[in-house]
Amino acid sequence: MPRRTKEEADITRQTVLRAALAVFSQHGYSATRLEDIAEAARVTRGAIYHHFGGKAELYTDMIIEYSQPIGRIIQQAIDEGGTFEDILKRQFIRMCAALEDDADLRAIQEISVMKTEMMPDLAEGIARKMEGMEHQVQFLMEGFKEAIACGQLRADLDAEEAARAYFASLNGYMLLWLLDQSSFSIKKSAPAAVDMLFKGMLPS
Amino acid sequence: MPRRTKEEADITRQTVLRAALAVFSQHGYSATRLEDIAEAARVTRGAIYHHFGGKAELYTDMIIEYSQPIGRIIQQAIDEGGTFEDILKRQFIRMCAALEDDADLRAIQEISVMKTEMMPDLAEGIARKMEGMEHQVQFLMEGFKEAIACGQLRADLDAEEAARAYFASLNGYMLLWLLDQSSFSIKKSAPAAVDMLFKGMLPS
DNA sequence: ACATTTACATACGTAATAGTATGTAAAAGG
DNA sequence: CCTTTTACATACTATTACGTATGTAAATGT
Repeated sequence: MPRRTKEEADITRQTVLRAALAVFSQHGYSATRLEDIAEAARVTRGAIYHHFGGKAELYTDMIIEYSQPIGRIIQQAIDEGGTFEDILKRQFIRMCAALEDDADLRAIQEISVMKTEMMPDLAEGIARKMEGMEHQVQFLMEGFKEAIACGQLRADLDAEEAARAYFASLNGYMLLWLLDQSSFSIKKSAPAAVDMLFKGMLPS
Repeated sequence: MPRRTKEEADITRQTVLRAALAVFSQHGYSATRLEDIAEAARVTRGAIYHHFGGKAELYTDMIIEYSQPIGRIIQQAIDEGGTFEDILKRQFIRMCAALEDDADLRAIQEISVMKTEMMPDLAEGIARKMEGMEHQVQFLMEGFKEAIACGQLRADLDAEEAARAYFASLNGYMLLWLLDQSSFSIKKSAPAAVDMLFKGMLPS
């Protein structure tokens, strides 16, 4: 086989990343061998070691690559404006819908929630996710503080508690669905779920 | 070393189980070697293979052993009676408190949520947990149905949705805390959290 | 008491897999 | 056009850790 051009090389890199997504999501991090991924990507382990430092680095790069859509969904929901409640409802509903519609996003979530242990090797990849989470919680806290001050939400609400409650609900909800995806349609149920959450937060 | 009596053997079994809890919770399932556990338990791998079938079986037995307190908390909250709301609030608060107070329970949750991948080996242990979950969701759905019918909760509430919302909130909340245990005290926050959840479910 | 089983420890074999070193042919660069 | 570097493939090495086989001394059964 001839040597590939720079553009072709980038394609194989993407191919490996995609193969990693597929195989990691199927077998979990520890149980997948680099050769499984190589096979799925139609390359050899040599190619993987050329493009990535090793198993852990490949994992981290994959997480970064395929986690981007999440940030975009979150951001777009903000950009579309409206009240804080509107934004959070959009984020909730869009995240749930994307989880059911977008196989890549589903795979990434399955991998990071159910298919990888927190071990030293993956420290960096995990740290990334944690950062994203903390950032999100921070955003929530500030938003809640304002919304409460503006009278958009119940005056006796604690912003910190509310932020955690929202975050916990969303993540718990997604996790519940991921564990048994046939038990219900998260895409259809999401609007009712957020709605229920907010009815307790709104001023009576 | 002399051979141990039957009672002593049971003690070593317990010792191994406890060591497994400690080591698994620290390094995760895949990354811990049987020898690490043996070392922590002050025995050899021989002892482990004598008492358990192997790594996966030890894991399963450990999960079963240390998951029992969870069931007891859930059940006791039921036995103490009161309205359905009372029961759920107690369950929520007690689970959160136990998570912070009881190192064993915390370790088991950390292991099953963050420190083990779903892989074929652990199918049985995971299936156990899933069964417990489904049982819990079933209980919730029936309870919500009754409570809604009795007028204890908002009439326009969907029992299935409500059950999922409660379950998702509790699990999401515990997960959030487990990920960063220093960020807040789940034991102190839990009452406010359930309260917030229910204010949206109560009839206005 | 003697035979048998139990509760482990020790020692061994072995399969798997990660990382690395080397090979190679073709692009990139001048 | 010639050199260098890139983009992989191939081959090798080394370790890790699981399972198992074997050993043994004392407890348990009769």
